[in-house]
Amino acid sequence: MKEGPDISRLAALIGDPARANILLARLGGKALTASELAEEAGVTPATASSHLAQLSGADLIWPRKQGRHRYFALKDADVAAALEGLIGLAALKGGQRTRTGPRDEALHTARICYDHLAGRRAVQMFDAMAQRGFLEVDRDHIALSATGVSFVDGIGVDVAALHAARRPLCRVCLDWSERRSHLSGALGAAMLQRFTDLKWIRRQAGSRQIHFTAAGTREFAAAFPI
Amino acid sequence: MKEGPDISRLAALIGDPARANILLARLGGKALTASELAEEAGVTPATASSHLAQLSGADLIWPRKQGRHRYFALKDADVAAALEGLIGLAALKGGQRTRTGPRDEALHTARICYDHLAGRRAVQMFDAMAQRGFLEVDRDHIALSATGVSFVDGIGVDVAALHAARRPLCRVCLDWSERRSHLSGALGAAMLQRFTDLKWIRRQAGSRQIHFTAAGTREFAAAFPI
DNA sequence: CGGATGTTTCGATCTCCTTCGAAGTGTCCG
DNA sequence: CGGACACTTCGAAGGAGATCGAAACATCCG
Repeated sequence: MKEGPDISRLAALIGDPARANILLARLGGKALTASELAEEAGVTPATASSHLAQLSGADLIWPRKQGRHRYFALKDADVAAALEGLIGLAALKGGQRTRTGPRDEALHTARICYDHLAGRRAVQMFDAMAQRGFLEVDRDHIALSATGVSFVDGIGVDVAALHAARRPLCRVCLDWSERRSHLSGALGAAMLQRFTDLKWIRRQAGSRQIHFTAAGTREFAAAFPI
Repeated sequence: MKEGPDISRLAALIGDPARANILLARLGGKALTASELAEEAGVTPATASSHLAQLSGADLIWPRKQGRHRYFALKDADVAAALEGLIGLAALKGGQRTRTGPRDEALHTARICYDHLAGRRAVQMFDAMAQRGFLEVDRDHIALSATGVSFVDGIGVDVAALHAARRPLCRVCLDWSERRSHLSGALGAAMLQRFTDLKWIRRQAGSRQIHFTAAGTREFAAAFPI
C-alpha cells in the first residue's frame, strides 16, 4: 500500500514512554534543559540525549543552545495539535486506567496547550468572543473583527505587534477534554501571556495545570460572560 | 509525571509498520477479512492475527464474526480523527520523503475518511452547505437547519431515518490535506452512500481514492456551488 | 588556566516484541 | 461425516532499539 506519509515512524517515535513523557512535558510550553527532561522521563542524561536527538531529527522539538545548556520546546502548534488528538483518543480508549482525580478535574478546567489556554475556561473565552461578534467564525477560518480588535486592545494585548509576526493571528484548536474549539495562534498565545501578566492566572510548577487567582476568576468571568 | 492518559501505549500500537498499514487500510472504511489484511500489511496470517488481537484489545478496531471470516473495521470516528491528525503531521514533517505524485493529487481531491467524504470536494460541500444556510455552524457544534433538511431530502437522503440512529447526525472532521472542516457523522456517511448510489462517484479498488464520474462532477458542482 | 557542570558519543548489554511455522479450533460445503 | 478453508494459539528465533557507564567534548566560573 504505502499511500500517504509515513505515519508509523512518527507514531513509533511517540510510542516510547520516555519520549512520550518528554513530549507531554513539553506541551506545557516552557522550554526545559536536557537534564531536567531526563529527570522528568526517569532516565539517565545519556538516554535522554539519545531521545532528544531523535525527536529533533523528526522535527518535533526545537533545540536552542544557550551557554552550556540546551533548551527544548515543541517545534510548532501542529505537533501540539496532533499530540492533543492522541491524548483525546487515549482518554476515550485507555478508559479506566486513568482514574479521574481532583488533579485531573483541575486540568479539565484550565491548562496549557503548548502556548495558549485550554480547557473549560478556554472554550468559555472562545464562545464569549464569538457570541459578541469579536471573532468572525466562518467555517474553519476565523478572524478578529474590528470590534474584536478594540476589545482585545482593551485587555492590553497589542494586536498590531502580533500582526507583524509571521505566525497566523487566529487559529482554532480542538480541546480534547471539552471536544470543542478554543483559540490558538498568535492571539491565543498573547492572551495567555497577558493573563499571566495581569496575575489572573498562575502556572502550577511542573504541570500543565493553570490556577485562577481570586481576582482572575472575577475578572475573567466579567470579560468573557457565558 | 504521568498526568493524563497513557498516550505512549496508543502511539506504540500505531507505531508498528504492519499495524499502521492495517489501520490506514481501514481508514478506507470497508471492512476486510483477516487474510486480506495480512496481505495488505505484507505479513503472514499468524502475524496479522496477533496484530489484530492487539488492536481489538485497545478498542481501535471492531471485529465482526461472519461465518468462517472475521471482518475488521475501525471502531469509531474518533479513531479515524486521531489517525488523520497523525497523517497530517507526518505529511508536514515527513516532508519530501513522500513525493507528490498524480495519485497523491487525486487523494487530495477526494478520498474516503472512514465512512465519509474527505478532500477538496468534501470541503467544497461543507462550505456550500454552510453558506446557503443548510448547516448552522456555531462554534464547533453544527446542526442541520430546517431548509437543510429539505435540501438533503431532495438529494435523496432520509434524514428521519438517520435521527433514529444513536450516532450524532452532524460532526465536523478536520481535513488533513485542506486543513479545513468537512462534514462527518451520520449525515456525512449517508451522503457518501447516496453519492455512490447515484453513481456520482466510484471507489478505487484497494485505495482511499474516490473517482468522480462525468455525471457526478456535473451534478456535484450544481448541488454544491462554490 | 583548571575545575565544575552540562551534554553528547561510544560500546556493550539486555529486554521486549515482531515474526513465522506448525499445530489446534472452528465453520462451511459437498 | 470428512475434507477444505479461515483464523488463532503456541513456541522458538531473531532483531531492533532502549538503557546505562564511561569517557569525550563544550562551556562557564573563579
